[in-house]
Amino acid sequence: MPRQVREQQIIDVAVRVFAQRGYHAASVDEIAELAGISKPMVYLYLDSKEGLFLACLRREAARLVAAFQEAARGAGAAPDLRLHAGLAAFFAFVAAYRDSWVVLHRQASEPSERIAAAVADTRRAVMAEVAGLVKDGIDDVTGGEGRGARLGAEDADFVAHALVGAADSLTDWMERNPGQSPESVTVRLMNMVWVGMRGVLDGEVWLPDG
Amino acid sequence: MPRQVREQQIIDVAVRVFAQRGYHAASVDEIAELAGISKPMVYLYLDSKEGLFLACLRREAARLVAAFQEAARGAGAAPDLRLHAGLAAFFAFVAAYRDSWVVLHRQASEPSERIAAAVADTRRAVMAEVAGLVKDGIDDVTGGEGRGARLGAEDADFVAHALVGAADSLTDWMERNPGQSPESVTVRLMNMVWVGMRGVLDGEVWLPDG
DNA sequence: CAGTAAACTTACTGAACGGTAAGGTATCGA
DNA sequence: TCGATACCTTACCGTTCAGTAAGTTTACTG
Repeated sequence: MPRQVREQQIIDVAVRVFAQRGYHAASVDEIAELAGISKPMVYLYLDSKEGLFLACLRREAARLVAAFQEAARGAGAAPDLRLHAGLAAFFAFVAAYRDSWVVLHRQASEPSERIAAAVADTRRAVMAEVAGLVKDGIDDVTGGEGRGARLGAEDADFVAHALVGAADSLTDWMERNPGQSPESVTVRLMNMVWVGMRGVLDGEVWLPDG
Repeated sequence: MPRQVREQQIIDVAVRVFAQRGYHAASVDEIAELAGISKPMVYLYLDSKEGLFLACLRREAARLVAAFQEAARGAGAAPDLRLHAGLAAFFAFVAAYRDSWVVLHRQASEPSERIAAAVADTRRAVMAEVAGLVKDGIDDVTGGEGRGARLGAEDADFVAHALVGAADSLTDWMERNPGQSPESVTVRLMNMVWVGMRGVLDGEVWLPDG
């Protein structure tokens, strides 16, 4: 069995086990056994437990970002449609590869500096992607004319954070409402966020004192 | 030193250590030492590592839910003001007790059935609280008259999930933008969500095909 | 003062786990 | 046929860590 194939097999299993047990509770012995291989092979190919986890992280992060970017790129020029396509791709990805998402994001207290850095990088990449689309959307709606409220890059960043967090949480909601398709969830979320943003840009502010 | 005081001291330290290291990487030895006590005391009072973690979970969950409920209750009758107050209390809580929130929510792959159940219970409680306020808000705006779109309990649940997820993620945003007060974050979030919801209730739908 | 219960310690055990040393087999080019 | 290189194994080491046994001190009470 050639090395490249074996490596992918090991990573396949590792993503599953890390997602199920978490980094610390996962044991290399178990991963090796489930991969139908002995432990030293894992160390020969992936160097260490941390290296194995980083390999999982890198592969799944690349997959997710690629899915998002391709969807957004292939959705024409309108920012709302691009954001919609990106979010739809995200939900579809999470629905299809639940373990990947868990490994990427739910790895709470990071076990090492390098892993923490890798997770932060992924998060930053996703966030920048979303914030970019939101910013385009703001500029598109504002279109130079002075609308009610001015929203800038900082606001786009704020919305992006809210959006990504909402999407993550809605992952659970999808699991508990199995009738809902990723597509319908996406449209619902767009309705909340996009309509709200458009409203704010039109000057429809909400304030605690009326 | 009486038992009740010691127990709280131990839990204080444990919340810190669990938040920093995660459940598995945290060692009872370290917690005991930081609490200025020997390990068997921890086992005498809290039974086991799992028992210790459950005690942390229960105490911090009660604090958070209480803060949310009290704020909402003390904010008058208008649903938007109650939701605003609840969210403000949440952001203030997370800002003040960061470790509590990490222990409550970021404990990714749950180490045991009982802990998973406790985390799920907390999450359900918070979600029900938020969904209730959102539902009140929908009914308040709709007010019996037939507005553009009908939103029901399922929609309130959807919005609640999105809102809680957004709030969680905005926790990070707050950390990266230290100039922002919990109060300003709350108002911004309310503007996104409430204005969007009101817009949808007024029939302003967003659809992928124009 | 005797007794007893609560608060607290040192010192240990057994198991799990990350990582490695040493070596075995098979395939392929010279 | 003779390396040599890639693939793979068994068997082990050292450490960490949850959990416990046994005993000590302090303080209160009859």
